[in-house]
Amino acid sequence: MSLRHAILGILSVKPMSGYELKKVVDGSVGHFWTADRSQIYRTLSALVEEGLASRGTVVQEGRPTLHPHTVTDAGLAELDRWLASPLQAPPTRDAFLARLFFADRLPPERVRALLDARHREVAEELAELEAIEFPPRDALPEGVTELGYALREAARDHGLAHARAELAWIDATRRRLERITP
Amino acid sequence: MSLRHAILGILSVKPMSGYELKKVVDGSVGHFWTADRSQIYRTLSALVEEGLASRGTVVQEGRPTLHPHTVTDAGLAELDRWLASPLQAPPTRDAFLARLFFADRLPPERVRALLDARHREVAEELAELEAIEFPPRDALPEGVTELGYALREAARDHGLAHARAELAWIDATRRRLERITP
DNA sequence: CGCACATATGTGCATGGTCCTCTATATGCA
DNA sequence: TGCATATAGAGGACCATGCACATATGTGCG
Repeated sequence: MSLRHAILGILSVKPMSGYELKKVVDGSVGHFWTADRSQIYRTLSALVEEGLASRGTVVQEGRPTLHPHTVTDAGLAELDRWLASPLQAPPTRDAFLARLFFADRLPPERVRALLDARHREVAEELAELEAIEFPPRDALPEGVTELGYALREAARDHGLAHARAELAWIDATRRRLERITP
Repeated sequence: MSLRHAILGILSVKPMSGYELKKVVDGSVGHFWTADRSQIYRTLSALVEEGLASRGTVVQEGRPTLHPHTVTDAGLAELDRWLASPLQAPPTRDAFLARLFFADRLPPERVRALLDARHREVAEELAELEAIEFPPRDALPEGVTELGYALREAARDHGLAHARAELAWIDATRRRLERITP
């Protein structure tokens, strides 16, 4: 859906090949977005076809040819249009909650096991987020504005806040279950 | 992905037609799951073909024929298998965060507008969740166990907790932005 | 020497999903 | 009278995604 725009956003910072894009997506924005390799290549092709990006060629010795992609002016315009467009929130889908909702078919200890597994997962996620180091504010990497820096911090904090809320909810739910099936 | 299982779960409580299912999905589990009408019908057909549900026929006067679907024993087995299976969390995708991450291209007041819009949305969602009334614990509807009741409350609390965390994060982010672009 | 892994780009296929449209009838509203 | 909405189901087009696989080459390890 908006993988197009996520890619436009990343490319607007710096031209990249599909291969490099994949690594950036996995690393930098991995907390709130993912993309399959083949999907990235397909999306890049589509962007080029639509005139939103242009494809370069860098022949390398000893390794495969690189195809760095650059956002065109039309691409930047589309990116800005998207940034300003009304955000229609996609319907939330939580497979874990769906499971839990119907989990009264399971014996209570299995329900607790579901919560425990979830707790472990989220705790791991939280630890990863907490491990993210930001460079000191007074030494911003080139091309990064103060606003951009703040937004990237905010994105990480979003993950932190929700991970902590999730852990707290799991604890409360555990206590709730203990009360009815000790 | 697990619309199959969500439907099995709902049908396990009470046989239903596709039409009725759609309403239940939109209402009761609407906070964490959605489904397109045609997709529901297709999924029901698939379930019947796989022997996980059976299709009945109720001819009505003056309105279209009903096709209530009932979960078979195989369907219940599949449901239990799914409930107990390891939950591989699908990658999180948050279009709003993606937008915000690249929003340093926008003038600061537009960024604030994004946060404001989001705040309104989440506040509305929160109000809807808060409006949900549960029947008193001592008068459970038939077929609902105490565990089931607690899990449904927990599902709502999940929505509440995250909506509140989101609002708090938005406030913090607003303050963060005010500090750098007063 | 063989094997795994990294670099780099793709194709093909199946799945799951949304959106739009069609078919019928009944009720209610202006 | 006409229009919207509710009831009930279904087909077609299209899209994004994910998995498996293909292609070539280089490096490091045991």
